Amino acid sequence: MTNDSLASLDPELDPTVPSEIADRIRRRGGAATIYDIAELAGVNPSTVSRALSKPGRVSTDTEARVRQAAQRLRFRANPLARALQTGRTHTLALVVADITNPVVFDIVRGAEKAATQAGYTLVFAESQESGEEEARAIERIAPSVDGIVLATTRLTDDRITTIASRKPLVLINRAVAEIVSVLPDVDSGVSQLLAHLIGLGHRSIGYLSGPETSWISDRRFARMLDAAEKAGIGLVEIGPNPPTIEGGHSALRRVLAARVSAVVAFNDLIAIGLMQAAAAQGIRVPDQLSVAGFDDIFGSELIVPALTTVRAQLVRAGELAVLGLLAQLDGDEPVPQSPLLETSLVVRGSTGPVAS
Amino acid sequence: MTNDSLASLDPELDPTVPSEIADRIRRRGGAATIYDIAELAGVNPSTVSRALSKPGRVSTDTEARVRQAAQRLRFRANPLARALQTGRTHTLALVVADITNPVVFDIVRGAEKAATQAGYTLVFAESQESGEEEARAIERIAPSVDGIVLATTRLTDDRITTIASRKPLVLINRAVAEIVSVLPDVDSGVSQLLAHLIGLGHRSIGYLSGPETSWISDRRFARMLDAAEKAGIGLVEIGPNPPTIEGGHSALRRVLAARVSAVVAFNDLIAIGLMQAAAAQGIRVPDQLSVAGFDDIFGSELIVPALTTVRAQLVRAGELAVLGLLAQLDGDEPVPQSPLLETSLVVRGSTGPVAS
DNA sequence: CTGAAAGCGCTTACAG
DNA sequence: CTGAAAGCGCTTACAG
Repeated sequence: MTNDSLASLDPELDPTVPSEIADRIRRRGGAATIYDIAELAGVNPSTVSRALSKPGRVSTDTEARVRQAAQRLRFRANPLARALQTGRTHTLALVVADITNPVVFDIVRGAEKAATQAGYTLVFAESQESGEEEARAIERIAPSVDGIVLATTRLTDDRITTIASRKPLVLINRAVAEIVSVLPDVDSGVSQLLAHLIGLGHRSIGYLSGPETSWISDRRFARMLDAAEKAGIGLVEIGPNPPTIEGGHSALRRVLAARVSAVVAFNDLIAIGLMQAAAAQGIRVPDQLSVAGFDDIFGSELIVPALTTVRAQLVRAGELAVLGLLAQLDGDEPVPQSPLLETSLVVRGSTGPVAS
Repeated sequence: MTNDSLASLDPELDPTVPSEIADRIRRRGGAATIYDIAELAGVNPSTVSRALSKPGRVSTDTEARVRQAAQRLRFRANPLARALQTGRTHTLALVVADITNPVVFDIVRGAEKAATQAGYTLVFAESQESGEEEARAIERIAPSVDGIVLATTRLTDDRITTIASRKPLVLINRAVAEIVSVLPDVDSGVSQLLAHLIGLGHRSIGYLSGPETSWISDRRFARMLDAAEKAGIGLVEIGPNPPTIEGGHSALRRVLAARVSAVVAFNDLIAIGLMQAAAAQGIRVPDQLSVAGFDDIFGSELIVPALTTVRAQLVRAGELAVLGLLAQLDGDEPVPQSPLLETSLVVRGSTGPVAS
């Protein structure tokens, strides 16, 4: 297998191939077709096609001859021709809002791994946090993929439903009726986080929300509201904020004005930005202000103090999304809705006892 | 334009379309073909093709009728059919060693932007730092792309040359004879870095090299050697090391044994790992050991002390690589070799005066 | 089990 | 300027 894949990077053809066939292949730019194989093996092209892609639908003898000929010609089936005929491209699209968002990396990684493992290729598009861009990207990519994962979509429910009516679709961190999605169990992490803060004596907490179009930001706030009500403590939403370090920078004034002793940010980037802005003003974290985030991105344990955060299983989310797509594509049995992915609190130095 | 792209997410057809055509389209799964348009506009399919893709090769009147019909049917040309015929997929591949390496993000971002702007789609593959995996990924993807960017390749020169003989290819951070590549001007940044360290009194410096197969790691060391010889100071290579935080962790013992007062790591990840390991052992940076890296990744200014590093123009590198590919594809005039991208020193807290 | 034919949805010489 | 035909490289009923 390894040998095979290496060999085929080699441009030289087997010298025993009849020069008539070899010339024709060379003229075409080096790629052999099933017709070349058919000629070399003395069978019909349709037989070549069957031998190569329908194991067992052809006599073992014929199959062996065809395979050998294919190998001598370093044949690789043209995926475009196959796709045109079958309607299957063996390509999946992953659409994200912002490639530079660390949350996205892990999702990409998980998705890429699952796709490759299944013999699928991953196509990539970025929407730059814009619903319009996202619609355009999907429009452009949809015809050449078998399915789509929307990882951090900014589209409306309606648009999403429409897309799903035409292509297999899986959402990450977003729920829309009737559509398969991979979701975190927000509740587990949020409960732990609130219990942690309350245990430290905090009675008034701010939530720095994410973009208005972020479904998951709303979920996080909703769960916090539940927990805050139950515990009888104060909670105030401050936002919306861009889900970036800059978003955190510009939130500081409103945080201070809100007179909260602890802040939970929609994501780690906002939390990190807030901590930087606080440090620049000489505000000590956690002594004067406790800060926590979501996601546990690279960087959260590098900053000082290290960031307390709710970790989600992002690589796993990327994997499950792709598996959900593949299930829809194979699609005999109904596609199981993915289980909620546990989230968990990671306590570090950015949260501490409320100042007395 | 915007309106157009949004509208086509809408599944409903223009109700004035003859039901015969509408039914046929619906049966086929919603996608109209040039035959549907031809029928609706009363022309030959070949005329539809020309009107839509060869502006000016058709009378303005016909073109208008065809375009209108296409719009009524929400026509999108099937990219697979077009690609099969023309040999052009309008897709480019980006192959990277490790998606979780922050250096890669910026390259991806630049490449994606340039590709999208030119109407190309970016396909993505990861080699997991393995030459075998990389060869396999290229093998799998090559037939369906117009060109390939190798961003952090682990292949040998021979293999690269072979691939280039079959597909337009651009390298990032790697030079191979006759092949277009986007390279940093290592010298500018390294000179600044060495001058900086020497100015701080360091006379004995360690270089934590990257993977053996990393061309750019060798370049960096070579330039440091030049500068060290000229300045008459000591320089010792310590490595190879995996280009990761863990790589930095496990390098500490050898760094201490080498008795150097300053260490330059192949990349920021190794540098950060080294700093973490040093901190864990109570070694103070920069008082007891100065540390510097390359790349200026996200995280380098978050760690304490913040990391002194040589910054490269990675987004730009991704862009230029794609532009280089497009130039080869349009290819009348010879493809200009990209200019070297300036690198520059970013001084932060991790480097300081040598302990006296 | 295998061959001959048609077709996937485009593009592009070739005529007229 | 436009039509009719062939072809890109596969797959897949349909016969035999």
